Amino acid sequence: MSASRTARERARAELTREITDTARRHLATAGASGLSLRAVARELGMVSSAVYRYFPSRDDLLTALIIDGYNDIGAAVERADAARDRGDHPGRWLAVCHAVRDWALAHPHEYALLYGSPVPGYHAPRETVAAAIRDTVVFGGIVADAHRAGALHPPDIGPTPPASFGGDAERLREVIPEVPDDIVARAVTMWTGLYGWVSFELFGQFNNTILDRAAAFDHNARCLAGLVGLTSSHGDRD
Amino acid sequence: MSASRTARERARAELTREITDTARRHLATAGASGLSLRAVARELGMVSSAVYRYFPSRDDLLTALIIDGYNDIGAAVERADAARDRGDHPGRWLAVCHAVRDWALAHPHEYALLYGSPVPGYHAPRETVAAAIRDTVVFGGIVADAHRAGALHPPDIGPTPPASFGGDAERLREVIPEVPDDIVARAVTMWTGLYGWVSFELFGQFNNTILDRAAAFDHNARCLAGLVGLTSSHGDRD
DNA sequence: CAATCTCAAGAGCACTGCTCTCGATTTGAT
DNA sequence: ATCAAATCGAGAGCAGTGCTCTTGAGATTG
Repeated sequence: MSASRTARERARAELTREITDTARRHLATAGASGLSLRAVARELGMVSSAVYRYFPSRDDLLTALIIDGYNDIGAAVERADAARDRGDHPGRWLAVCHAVRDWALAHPHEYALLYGSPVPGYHAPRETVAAAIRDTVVFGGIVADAHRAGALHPPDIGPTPPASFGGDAERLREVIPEVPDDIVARAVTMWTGLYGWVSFELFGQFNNTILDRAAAFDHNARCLAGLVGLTSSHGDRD
Repeated sequence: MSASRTARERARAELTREITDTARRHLATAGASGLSLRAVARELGMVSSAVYRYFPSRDDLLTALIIDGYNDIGAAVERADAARDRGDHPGRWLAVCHAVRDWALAHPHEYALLYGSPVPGYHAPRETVAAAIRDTVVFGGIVADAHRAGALHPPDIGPTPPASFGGDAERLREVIPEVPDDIVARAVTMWTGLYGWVSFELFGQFNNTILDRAAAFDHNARCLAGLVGLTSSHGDRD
């Protein structure tokens, strides 16, 4: 696969990019269900059937946008994590939380496409999962690093994970290596808690309730971190 | 407003119910975006334009379904709470968590309609919020009851809520009366954590990751309860 | 040069939400 | 009991959708 074989192939690649670009713009304004293949074609000055040469169906176009979205938020999370000192585990967690929220606020419709209700009749193909776990890998790395450094002091909260969680924990250790079951379980709670907050904020559940959302979110992220005892000794901010 | 004034009004009420009923059935199979006003009319043996006599637009039909959904899950949560001894605060919290998850699993498309991505162009009217907070009121009542009974022993996890949270806390105390700011903040984390878990499970984020979901969810609910120290002394199950 | 492959265009199908008009029926006041 | 007013179902129609198929022009390759 050389950089550009024939003129035709180059034109094809370019047009494919143009289609996904305008589709992403339409998605940003009209949402996933308002994404019209015909409207995209119209804006590009071509007829609707021509687009089908590039994407066999609307769902395939959606898949391309989903993969792009996962990679975009994944890269944002990786950048936020990399900008922190590797030993500052609480700071890394907070930075990553804010990266997720900031990205979601900047791309609400794309976030809804990734983490909201699945579009009916659409089944995510295999290619999406590789991109989907980029942020999860970052989360797991932070918790695993903190555990390895002996920086985790989970409070005695009571419950221990059920025995049946062992298999799931083993699978999750691919992302949070060398971490015992109970901490893996609490990491999942942190994980779902983070996205639960962002989803509630974006999907309107906080309307007329929580107004200073940035501050409340930051506190929420710190509370979640406390579940595994990932607390900074001197409480620094971003 | 007597039970049934004229024959016409009775027929109208009955047909309205029939429309929402079949619409809910269609919603359950095809999802919100697959809900077709024409298909509903077809199944009822009438022409599409006739339905517009009862619901001026598809969005109004959606609103009716949303209100019904909030009331349905709200009633389920209230029932689960009422079935428990009022003094068993951890048991009430767990029962309520499982009620939410069970309802969501039984009505996935309705759950997506209520807590998933908002349908583009649709703006929830005022009537929905009254029904939307029924479950929230139950949650708040449990935490408030436990606090009043002195049964809350929140672990020292570190962060204190920012000063700007005071206003939000004051507003939230309408639902969690007499509870101090820091516990209100953690209650919000419990709240978002609960729905975050259910949404992740329903929207496919746990695929190929967490398999024994009922057990993991139960543990997740107990961990969240631990955030405010709402732990049962003798760890009873449902 | 010629055969092949690629692609844009257009027509068409079945579907959607929604509007408007047109008669038929029911209602409520006279 | 009568009659105007309100209500309602049916139908046609508009603009839009995803998607399929055919057609003909152009680029690519032997």
